[in-house]
Amino acid sequence: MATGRTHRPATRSRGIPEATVARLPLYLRALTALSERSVPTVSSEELAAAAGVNSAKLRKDFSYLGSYGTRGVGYDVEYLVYQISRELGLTQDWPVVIVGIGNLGAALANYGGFASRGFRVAALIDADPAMAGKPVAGIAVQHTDELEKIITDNGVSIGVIATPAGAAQQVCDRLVAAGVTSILNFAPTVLTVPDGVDVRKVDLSIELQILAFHEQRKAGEDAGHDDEESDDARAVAAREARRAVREVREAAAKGAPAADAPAGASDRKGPDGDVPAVMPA
Amino acid sequence: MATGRTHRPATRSRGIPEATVARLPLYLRALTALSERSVPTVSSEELAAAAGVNSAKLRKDFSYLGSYGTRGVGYDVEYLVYQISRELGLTQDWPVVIVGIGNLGAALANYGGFASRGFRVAALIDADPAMAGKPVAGIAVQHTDELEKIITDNGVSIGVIATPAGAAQQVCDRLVAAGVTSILNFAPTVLTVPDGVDVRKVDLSIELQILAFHEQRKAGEDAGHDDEESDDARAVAAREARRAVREVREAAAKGAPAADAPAGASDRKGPDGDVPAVMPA
DNA sequence: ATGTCTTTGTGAACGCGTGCACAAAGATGG
DNA sequence: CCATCTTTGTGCACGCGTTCACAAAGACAT
Ligand SMILES: NC(=O)c1ccc[n+]([C@@H]2O[C@H](COP(=O)([O-])OP(=O)(O)OC[C@H]3O[C@@H](n4cnc5c(N)ncnc54)[C@H](O)[C@@H]3O)[C@@H](O)[C@H]2O)c1
Ligand SMILES: NC(=O)c1ccc[n+]([C@@H]2O[C@H](COP(=O)([O-])OP(=O)(O)OC[C@H]3O[C@@H](n4cnc5c(N)ncnc54)[C@H](O)[C@@H]3O)[C@@H](O)[C@H]2O)c1
Repeated sequence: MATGRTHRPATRSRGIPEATVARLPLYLRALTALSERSVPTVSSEELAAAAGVNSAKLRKDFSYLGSYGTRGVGYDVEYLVYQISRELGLTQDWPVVIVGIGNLGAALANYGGFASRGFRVAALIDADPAMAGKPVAGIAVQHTDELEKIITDNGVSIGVIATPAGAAQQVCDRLVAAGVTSILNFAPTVLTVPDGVDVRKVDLSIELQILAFHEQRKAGEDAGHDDEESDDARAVAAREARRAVREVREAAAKGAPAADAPAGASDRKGPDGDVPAVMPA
Repeated sequence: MATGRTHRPATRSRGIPEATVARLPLYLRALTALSERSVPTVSSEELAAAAGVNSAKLRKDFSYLGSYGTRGVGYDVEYLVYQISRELGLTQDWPVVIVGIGNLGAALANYGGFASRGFRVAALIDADPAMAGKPVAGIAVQHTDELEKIITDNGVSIGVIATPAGAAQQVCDRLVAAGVTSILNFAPTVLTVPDGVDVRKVDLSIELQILAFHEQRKAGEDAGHDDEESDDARAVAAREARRAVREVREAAAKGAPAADAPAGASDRKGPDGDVPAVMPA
């Protein structure tokens, strides 16, 4: 290269921040819903509300796409759906294999949302000989012996691991050796993979533990240990949260069986992005 | 309040960064494994390797806990297990309800890792009258009508939503109104909750789409559109990734059925937390 | 055409998270 | 008791992500 200089504003270089990529599916979902209701255009404010994010963030995200809105009007829904789909690589078909067809693997296989976005379950693989041939979600389960052949024949590049933790690394190694370069791991293990292979993990246990941490803070500090009550931002925030929680609890106790929920406007607590689920962040 | 000023350095207030909290379960898992092998102490370097994180990061994380290691030796495994468990609130029992006992809900109910860490499935709830009374994972499914009573009677503060997307917000509202203040949502919807309620989401579809994005970049840019090939950091990183992927693919093609994986030392690609894999520097 | 009004696109500031690098702490051996 | 060696705890710098705030762009009315 070398030609490049900093004075190139890089108006449209192909550099999309990871945080933005993680939000694109969220926008896409909201846009798809609008599209189904035949809404022609949407403002950043509206769409941001639907996706549960800040509108400035959304606009900046779209600016990375080079996506063009129309000032004074908003974004064209159909156009955005297409742009985001293309950017995410959803205009092509992605064959996926699921390895480990137990409770979870079977549920995943049955999951409809799979096919809805260009992902196709190419094969279900399990090590249990008794499973071989048995149909799950309309697909016959194949034995692990066939793994390499399946990957190669179908050009599979995305694999889902739903085996017990003990088998995960071994399965991962075989998948990678066979040509898989993206793995979604449901087993509670840290997978080691070579460079160039992406791993994302979904760990129910971790999610619950994170919730428990916050739960403990909300409930615990309320009455618990009274020593060391320094005043710092965090403590203040915690106190505020406690108050909010107490309000919720009181409202709950008061009756109001279903929803008198102030779902309307005011306070939306961001189920948003940060530290999403999987990651961590 | 009010007394607080900015000039308070807040040396050791109870302020644990969210990113750290998200990693604690990871450390805990690695430590538990060590504990089962009766390993007495572990260095930050070893533990970091086991958890798939940077050792400096790990040490800093532990420093927030006020956790004390011993210089020249490392950390006491048992002590750390206890400290982290306590910090995460795992020393107490957390009753959890699962709402929506379909494919996924049933799999979650059957999941053993649930109980292993202080989480107890207090009830399974479904709106389908046909499900009522049917045992799943040894627990009789209860009808949604009982939701409020179940929450109240069992003091449930954590709820798992595994219903179809359309019902999620409504179920969420009822859970919150009944007193639940932490929700783990598997339905592909943005939930709106009042302040003080935590929501975490697990969305398979989003994970796959993120993988597809990187997959497209790896495979696509290789041959695809040749116009506009500017030189910027991102492009360089992508190119590097492509090379790595090609190597993997070639190795795969060459045979090597299982693992000749260089799992050894060198390149562990962070399955870690944030933005796991590609992470273009 | 011109003015007004809405909404985008982004410059800039800020805060958080990460990782380097090193001084201090303590164990261990002589 | 001192020297050496290991490993922690953290100060610091850097980069990413978020958010504010506003100028510019364009629609729309007059
Ligand atoms: N069930 C859940 O809700 C849930 C939630 C979170 C995480 N997980 C994790 O997901 C994984 C699967 O959970 P599950 O409840 O479905 O377990 P399961 O025991 O029901 O299913 C595991 C399946 O993997 C198969 N298997 C074992 N070794 C294999 C191998 N080497 N190659 C291919 N297949 C192999 C088994 O034959 C079995 O069918 C576990 O690691 C679990 O910790 C499950
Ligand atoms: N199955 C998966 O692997 C998977 C993966 C990712 C996300 N999801 C999501 O998880 C959710 C459940 O998926 P599934 O495959 O188990 O669907 P499912 O249709 O098999 O199960 C849904 C269950 O929820 C019950 N239900 C419906 N409305 C209810 C209400 N108002 N209150 C209580 N229960 C109610 C239904 O009776 C049914 O038993 C869906 O939103 C799906 O998009 C599933």
